[in-house]
Amino acid sequence: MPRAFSERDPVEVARALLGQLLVHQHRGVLRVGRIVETEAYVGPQDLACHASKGRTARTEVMFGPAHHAYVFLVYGMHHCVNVVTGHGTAVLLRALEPLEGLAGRRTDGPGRLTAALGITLAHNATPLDEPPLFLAEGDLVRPRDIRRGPRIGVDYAGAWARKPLRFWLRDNRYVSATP
DNA sequence: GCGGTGATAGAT
DNA sequence: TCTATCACCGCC
Repeated sequence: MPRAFSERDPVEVARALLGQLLVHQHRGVLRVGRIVETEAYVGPQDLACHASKGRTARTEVMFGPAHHAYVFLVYGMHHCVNVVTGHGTAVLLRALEPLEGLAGRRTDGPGRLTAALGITLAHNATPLDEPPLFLAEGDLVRPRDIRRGPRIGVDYAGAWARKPLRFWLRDNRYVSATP
């Protein structure tokens, strides 16, 4: 995918990423999943978005060029990967449909997704249009097959927690469980 | 439902 | 330096 893909409003990108492929190439091993669930984090004003802390060492990548990876560690053990859409915005990848190199691995949920593909903090700030970690063109998704609802795990964000910024493919078995 | 785990940000 | 907090997950 070209970098221009991610140089758009994060909500548009969150929808457009559904059906696209996330690929990780590591020491000759190829792992590929189809993106089936995303969440938009829409900028410094969004209290659920890490960029609401302003520009810090951690959030700086979100203010850099679009189409780069923002990877962070939560709860001391789980990595989460985002597609940076610039200006302090990003799209969290929450679930994949396994396509290649993922036999027997669960890819529903942001922590399981990164564990299955082998994504770590080493991938933070890397461009997503070249190996080892990149986005590739998948299939076209019909707008009617996209569902939306509140984001997961951000209850602390008040009214921002209730905004429908989570997107997923209707009836897809790999979408993570809804609380 | 509960707690592990370590990076981060802000306080001290 | 210390401490609270956390875009989760597996097991109870």
